[in-house]
Amino acid sequence: MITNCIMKKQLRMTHQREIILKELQVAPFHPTADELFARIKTKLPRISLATVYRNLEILSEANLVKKIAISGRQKRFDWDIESHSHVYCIECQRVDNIIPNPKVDFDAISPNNIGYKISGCRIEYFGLCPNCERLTKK
Amino acid sequence: MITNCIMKKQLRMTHQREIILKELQVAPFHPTADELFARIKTKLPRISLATVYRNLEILSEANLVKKIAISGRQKRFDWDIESHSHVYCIECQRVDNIIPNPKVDFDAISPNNIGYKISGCRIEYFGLCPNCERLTKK
DNA sequence: CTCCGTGCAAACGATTTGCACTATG
DNA sequence: CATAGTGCAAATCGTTTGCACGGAG
Repeated sequence: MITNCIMKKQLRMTHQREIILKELQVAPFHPTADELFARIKTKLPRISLATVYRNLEILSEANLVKKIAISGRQKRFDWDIESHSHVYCIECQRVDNIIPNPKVDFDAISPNNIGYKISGCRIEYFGLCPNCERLTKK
Repeated sequence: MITNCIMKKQLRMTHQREIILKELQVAPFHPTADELFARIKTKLPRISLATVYRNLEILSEANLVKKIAISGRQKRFDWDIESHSHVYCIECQRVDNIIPNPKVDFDAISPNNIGYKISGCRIEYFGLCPNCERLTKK
């Protein structure tokens, strides 16, 4: 982690990497690595899932995409690296953005942060997405 | 998930379950299942990791403990089921509470929740815990 | 005496890694 | 032409499950 910052490797723009970036931008609901893989495979049939994982990791380290740690077993990825919050469907696991980012009073927290040097904050809403709400009503 | 609610099983207070609950209360930093397992094993050497996992799951369904979905690969557990927020150390992964729970303006969000029926919200701060900050300074 | 809970080992799903090969800069 | 990136398969990590036995109510 620290060594990564010190001796940074040279990044190359491979065909695979380019497609991964592009596909992440058009994919809905902040895809997981394997959802993205499935989409990409239709365009690049010989790509491997490991390549998708490796690139998402590398790209998020290079700050070109954002890894979002949200409820549910799989990690999800976001091409929008600006700060914003997410809504998570507890039924189908899809993830959407919530705009604007609600205001949180950081100052009100600092006296209680028990010595942590806080570098950021993540807000996650959860509930039922429109689709799943409709289904549960039936 | 739904069936669980309809036909609820009768819970029994076994020795293992009791120790798991007790140990969760005294364990620092919101332990993962295997951290808890390691602690419990010193008192109950024949306990199995599966039992710890099973009980944490059952107890969180019964609302006696809380499963916390936070950054990092492993789930963490909290004996305090009241609503509060967490700070997560990006270096050593330990998790602490932040009190009080910062106020978030829910109403400001509702017009932008794109049709979700929001049932809750989770706030996660991240940064360096006192220990790790000290180490990185050296 | 019923049936919930246990320990064990094996299965599982998500992710990572070692390797020999490919292709970018 | 050096070396970052690839595809493949195997390994790993966290978690769950099937099964036969044990123990709480």
